[in-house]
Amino acid sequence: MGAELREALARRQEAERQERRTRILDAARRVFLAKGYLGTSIRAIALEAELSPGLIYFYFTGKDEIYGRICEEAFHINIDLLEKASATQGSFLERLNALAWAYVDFYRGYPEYFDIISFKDMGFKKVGLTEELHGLLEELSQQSISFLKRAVDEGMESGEIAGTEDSWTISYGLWGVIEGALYIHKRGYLEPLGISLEDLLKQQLRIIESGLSR
Amino acid sequence: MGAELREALARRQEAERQERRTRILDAARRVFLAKGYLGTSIRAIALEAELSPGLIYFYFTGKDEIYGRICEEAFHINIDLLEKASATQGSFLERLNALAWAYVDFYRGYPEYFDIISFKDMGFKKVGLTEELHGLLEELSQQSISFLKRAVDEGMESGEIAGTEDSWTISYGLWGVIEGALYIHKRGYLEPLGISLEDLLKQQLRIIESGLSR
Amino acid sequence: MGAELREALARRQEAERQERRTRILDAARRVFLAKGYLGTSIRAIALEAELSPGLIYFYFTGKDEIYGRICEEAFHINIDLLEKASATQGSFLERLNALAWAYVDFYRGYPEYFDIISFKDMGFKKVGLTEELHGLLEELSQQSISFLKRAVDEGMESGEIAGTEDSWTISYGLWGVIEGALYIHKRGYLEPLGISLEDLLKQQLRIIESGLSR
Amino acid sequence: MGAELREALARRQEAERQERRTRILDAARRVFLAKGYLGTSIRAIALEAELSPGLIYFYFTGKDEIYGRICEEAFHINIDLLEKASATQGSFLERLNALAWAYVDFYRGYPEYFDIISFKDMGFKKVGLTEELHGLLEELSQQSISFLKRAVDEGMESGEIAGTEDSWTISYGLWGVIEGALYIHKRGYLEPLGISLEDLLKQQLRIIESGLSR
DNA sequence: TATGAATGAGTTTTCATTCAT
DNA sequence: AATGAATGAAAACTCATTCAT
Repeated sequence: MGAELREALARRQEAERQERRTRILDAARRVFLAKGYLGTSIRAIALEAELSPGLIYFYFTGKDEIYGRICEEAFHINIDLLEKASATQGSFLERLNALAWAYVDFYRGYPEYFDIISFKDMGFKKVGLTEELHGLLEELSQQSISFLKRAVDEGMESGEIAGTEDSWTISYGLWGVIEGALYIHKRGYLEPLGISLEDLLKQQLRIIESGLSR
Repeated sequence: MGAELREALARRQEAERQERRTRILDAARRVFLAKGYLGTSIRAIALEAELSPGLIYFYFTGKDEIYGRICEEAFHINIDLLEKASATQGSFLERLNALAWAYVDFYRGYPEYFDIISFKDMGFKKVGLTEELHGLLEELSQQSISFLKRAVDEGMESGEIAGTEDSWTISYGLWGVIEGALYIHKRGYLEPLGISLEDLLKQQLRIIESGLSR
Repeated sequence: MGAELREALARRQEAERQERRTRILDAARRVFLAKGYLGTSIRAIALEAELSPGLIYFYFTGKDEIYGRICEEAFHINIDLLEKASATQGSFLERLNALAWAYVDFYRGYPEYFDIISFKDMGFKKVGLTEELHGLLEELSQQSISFLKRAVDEGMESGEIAGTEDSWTISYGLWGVIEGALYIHKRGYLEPLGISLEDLLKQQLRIIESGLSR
Repeated sequence: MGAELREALARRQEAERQERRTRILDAARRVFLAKGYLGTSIRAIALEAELSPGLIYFYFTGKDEIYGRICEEAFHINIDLLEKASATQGSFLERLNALAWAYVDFYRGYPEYFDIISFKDMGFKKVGLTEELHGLLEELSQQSISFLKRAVDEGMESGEIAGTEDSWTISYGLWGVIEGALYIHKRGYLEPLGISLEDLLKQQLRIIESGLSR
């Protein structure tokens, strides 16, 4: 039947199109993460992907879209990791630990993606992203924190968290402690002192533990 | 007297030269902050300063020097504030508080400079800074932390800090908590929730307090 | 067959690429000759070649490469002509004549190239050539003289050249006489007097002839 | 008397004006000869002369006029030297020798001026000199040769020069030999061979001697 | 689809020249 | 007379994007 054939063909074409997009994104990710947004040229991406510069515009509207997609990827991976950690059963502190270490896994496993996410608030507008995309990333950013928020809410209900503070304040406070540790590590000051990120974060979690339970 | 006149003239000219330099630096700071290092063109700075691009080279050797001066300024202001806070007498916790709030003052009073300092560690080579400039900033960055380190060392000596951890680990941990709070605030999530930076930081310091003294 | 077609296409594209390069070099040669190295802008070359300035960087790495290629061409043509003349059999004087007239052929046939070669030694570093390029030209320059040197050496061995001078001194002396005549002609003083370059050079060769054989 | 005073004042002012012009020309000469026409900026000249760039335009119409004056200087010095040598009494060969060595003196004593004169035909139009100035330099250039021409004419009259050639041809031929030797030396090929310019030129003159007298 | 040549606007920087002081 | 700040046009070069093939 002609219709079936056409459909199969269309499917294959769509699949090939996706393959191409992926190929370009893979190349772009490598280059963007190595050279930054402004330091990356379309030609460099094309070279890395082993195809012609012109073709990239067949699959993407331009540099910005590609960069946007990569940002999305970064958030999605981050969210996936946190989501899995969020499924952990146990006390509040166990759940906090799970989330913290999941974030460390992201930081360790996808350092360039971590940079992109951190960059977000410094670099986005600078980078000329569309309002639209920026909105999406904002949303994804909110999702990241939501996992911790849920844990905190439940910890307060169960009385594990003694404080009378707002659960948002506590959530963001905890998040800040975790991110703070990662930033400190990122700057590379710990290494020459023989302190590992794990050492630092363990200490921070211990302080939080005694701080929260008083 | 001719000599006096000439001197007065020279003084005025020098003053005007400084004014111009300041005018350019002011414009440059705004643009760098809005667009990032690579995203900022000399033309844009000139436009912002309302003078011709060529003139900028009359006052500075180039983009790098301008950016360098701004970075230096940022660090020096930061260091000055911390240094003053560092002179506070009292218990370790009082000194920690003084330093934390001094950093908040910097964050609040010089938001653009704060960004530049943070940027330093995110932007890296991607941002295209000179090795030389990066080295200088690294050094100034080390100075910032040294004030807290000193307080921690003395707090450990006096027994105010109970822990057996390395004083570096503690110092960086505390710094991370403070910076983490600022980053959280910076992202703008607190505002719609009606939480102030001060609220958040007070909570963090309280947690630390009970955490450290156990 | 697709393969054949693709090959043919590739060949044509390569040919077109070469054509473009040639087109640019032709334009560049004209402009360089008219305005000198520093006086020539990429824009001017592009204008002469009737294409956009940016495109030139698609075919060449920059002004230096273009100038380098043109210099190389000049020397290679010069060397080719001298080499052919150098194959002449006969007495030393016959060989000297062959080389001298070959140089005149070069001067007449490729006046622009002659200028570039002469320029080399006048323009020097003032002209802003790369060390690398200057070295290459130096080498090629040495090759030019080597043909005459060989003839002189053989002329001294066979006793045709009576003098006891160093063969280098004689070679350079002869070369100087030939070039001197060309420079005189170049300045355009001969024309209004109704003297041709050929007249002048013939006279010079005659003087040399009687001078050498004494 | 007011008139006298005014005159004296005017004289002094004129003298001071000349002094300034000289000061600027001295500075300009140093810079032009070191860096070439296009490589020299008015600022560089002003710096060398230790006065402000703007002032230069008070004494000269622009860069071109300054360069033109320096070219004139070059020719005048050259002509002076040749003129003096031209006063030599003696045989034609003695007079030829005197002129040749005077030219060598110029080449040795004012190497940068020599460059400017040689450059003339390669570089002038390229350099954007006025028609007017170019004409003047052309004239001065003619004067240079005229000294040799006079000697040749007299040498032919007296029978010292045997040839039946046109005296212009002979004059230019001789001039070409001398200049040819200087160019060869200029290129720096002689030095590594241990041959001096004097050696080369002596050889050339000897060849001419026997060539002319046959 | 895919290529890669082509363009035009952009980048940093330099500099002759003018002009208010 | 003298200064030096200011300008505008130029330089070399880069690059996102388009387009004929």
